[in-house]
Amino acid sequence: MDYSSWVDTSLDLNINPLRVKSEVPVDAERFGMARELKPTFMDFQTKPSAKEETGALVVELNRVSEENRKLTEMLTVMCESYNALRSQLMDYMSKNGEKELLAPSKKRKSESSNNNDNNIVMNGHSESSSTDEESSKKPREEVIKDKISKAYVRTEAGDTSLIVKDGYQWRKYGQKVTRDNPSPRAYFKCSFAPSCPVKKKVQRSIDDQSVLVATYEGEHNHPHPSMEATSGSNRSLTLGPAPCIASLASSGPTITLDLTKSKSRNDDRSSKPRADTPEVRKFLVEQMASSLTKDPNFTAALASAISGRMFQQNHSEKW
DNA sequence: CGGATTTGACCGGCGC
DNA sequence: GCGCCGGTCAAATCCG
Repeated sequence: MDYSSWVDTSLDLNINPLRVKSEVPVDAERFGMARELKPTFMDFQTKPSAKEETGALVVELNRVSEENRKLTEMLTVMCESYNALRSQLMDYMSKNGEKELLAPSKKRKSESSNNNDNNIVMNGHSESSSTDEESSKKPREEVIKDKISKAYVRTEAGDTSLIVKDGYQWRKYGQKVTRDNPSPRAYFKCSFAPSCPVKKKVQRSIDDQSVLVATYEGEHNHPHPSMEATSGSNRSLTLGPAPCIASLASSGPTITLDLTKSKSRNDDRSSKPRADTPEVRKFLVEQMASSLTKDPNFTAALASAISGRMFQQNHSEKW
């Protein structure tokens, strides 16, 4: 499956302007208002350029709104693709689940059988199943019950830590050197344990030492920590959309999409609610984004998809 | 001082 | 039964 079609990592984001937005002094310079704001306090007292300042702010506001619109559209496309893929996965898993139940297995560890299903979606590395060293001792029923997924995370060259930043908090409870891979394997439990049963194993790829392979077992029964802060109050319905934070691999940047509405747009919405308006579209996108962010698998899926793509890219550069 | 991490010991499943 | 191996425990240690 071609993930590049639904996760476009080459987002044409104008990130810097958004970042400096909150820094007032820099902001002033960027808007070309330094001349007006920086001068002596005499100027400051007389407020000579209030109109210019307003104009610059409006221009900036428009620019940010335009970026917002672009991001919204990208998010919409992504959400649609995600939902489509998700339904496909469900179909596939339901079909394969039956097959797996019927097919007797003498494998020491049956984890891999369930793995393959998830591998396809979670990371797009179908070859990962061939390198899957796991051999389960668990009874089959338990394995089927557990949701197992894998994520590939590229780390920096000198980074020797086995830390995969997926947004959740983990507590390390063990480390082992396994037979088939000289790199140690780290064992993590969700810090919400024992209430949250999720476990994670992290080990460097035997093929590429700079790639961490994170194996997740189980599902979180609590909201994503990074979403918790915003999901508590339904701000998205009242004050504006909640920020959509995609925490990527440790090696990658943390992209924060702050879909904050401008005041003018809010005013517009209150005055003219119309079907097919940008506001309505935005609301729909917010709802989709909200449902996505409530899905604990989405962040992991997104991270693995992107890291998988980075992985592929790197390999194609190498060879 | 309390929580997180480290690391050697221990446990249980599997193959021979 | 024994050894191997992956996974987990828990005391020691680290760190903010």
